[in-house]
Amino acid sequence: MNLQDQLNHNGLRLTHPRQVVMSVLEAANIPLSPQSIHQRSLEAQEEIGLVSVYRTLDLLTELGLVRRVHGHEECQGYVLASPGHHHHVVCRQCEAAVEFTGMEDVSLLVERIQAQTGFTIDEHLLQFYGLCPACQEEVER
Amino acid sequence: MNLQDQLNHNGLRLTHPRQVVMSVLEAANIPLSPQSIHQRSLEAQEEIGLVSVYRTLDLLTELGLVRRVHGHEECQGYVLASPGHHHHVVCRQCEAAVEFTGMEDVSLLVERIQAQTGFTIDEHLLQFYGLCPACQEEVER
DNA sequence: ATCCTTATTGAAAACGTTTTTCAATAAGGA
DNA sequence: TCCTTATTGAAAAACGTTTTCAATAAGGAT
Ligand SMILES: [Mn+2]
Ligand SMILES: [Mn+2]
Ligand SMILES: [Zn+2]
Ligand SMILES: [Zn+2]
Repeated sequence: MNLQDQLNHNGLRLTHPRQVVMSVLEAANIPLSPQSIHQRSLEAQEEIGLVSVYRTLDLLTELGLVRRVHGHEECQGYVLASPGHHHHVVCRQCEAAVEFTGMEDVSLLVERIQAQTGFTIDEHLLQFYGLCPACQEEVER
Repeated sequence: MNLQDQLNHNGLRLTHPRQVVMSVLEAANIPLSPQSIHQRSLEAQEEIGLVSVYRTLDLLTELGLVRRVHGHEECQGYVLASPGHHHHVVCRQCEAAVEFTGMEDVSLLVERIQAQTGFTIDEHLLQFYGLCPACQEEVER
């Protein structure tokens, strides 16, 4: 099921702004703010409104096609998300954001925290920061 | 070494706004935004400027006395932080934020992601969301 | 206790981001 | 091709944060 169908199925429409936002995110491999998505769309000669970027990001996030990435300061970075449970490693030099799969994940840690605190935990926020392979080489030189 | 000394030691001063922000954070057990810290200080008859709240939060964060908590929407929640490596479990009903210690933590996970992605990881963002013991009981009823 | 230096404050204005509003547009089913 | 209505985008409003700068007060020195 493609985006077209996924939208129409819910009474939604595949519009130009939505296509543009998707393609900007597909072209980038780093988290982009609403502003920079808008800027990149203009640079690509695709004139869409900033308001539509905001609305589209909300929608795509709702649909699980896009995920928000929290930087240290900036918390408005959006990246394309593959379906399923994922997290991101973000390069603190080039900002490259790479997904990694959950697997056994933090489940052991969750068990321990639940026992220690009495909380029931049903969700988590997990991100790693460091240097991507390319930026490591740069530093070595 | 108390706050007074810790500040003076760096040529900084223990001022009224700084004391108020600290005491508001000490009184609350939930993450507070700059705005709500300001509001609570006014309610406590302690008239300080909103600008000072912002500046004080930056300073206290710098000193490691305060930590930022990322909610799903709101990413400007500040809580008092004990020294050392900690994370938070946040109740999604009453917003209570409880610290837990790192311990072996996510080190195994980090190892795996480093191997998988080639990144070198030196930092992480980790938070859990769920229900605190008190709010669990409420739900049961 | 008083003085002096200067770190800090807070009101106001500037600023950047996000949301709301609403008439005009275009997506897509009929 | 037509019709309904989901969606757009310009403009304005709302919002949160930062900058500016003269007035203030913290705290070391005398
Ligand atoms: Mn996970
Ligand atoms: Mn940790
Ligand atoms: Zn990199
Ligand atoms: Zn609770």
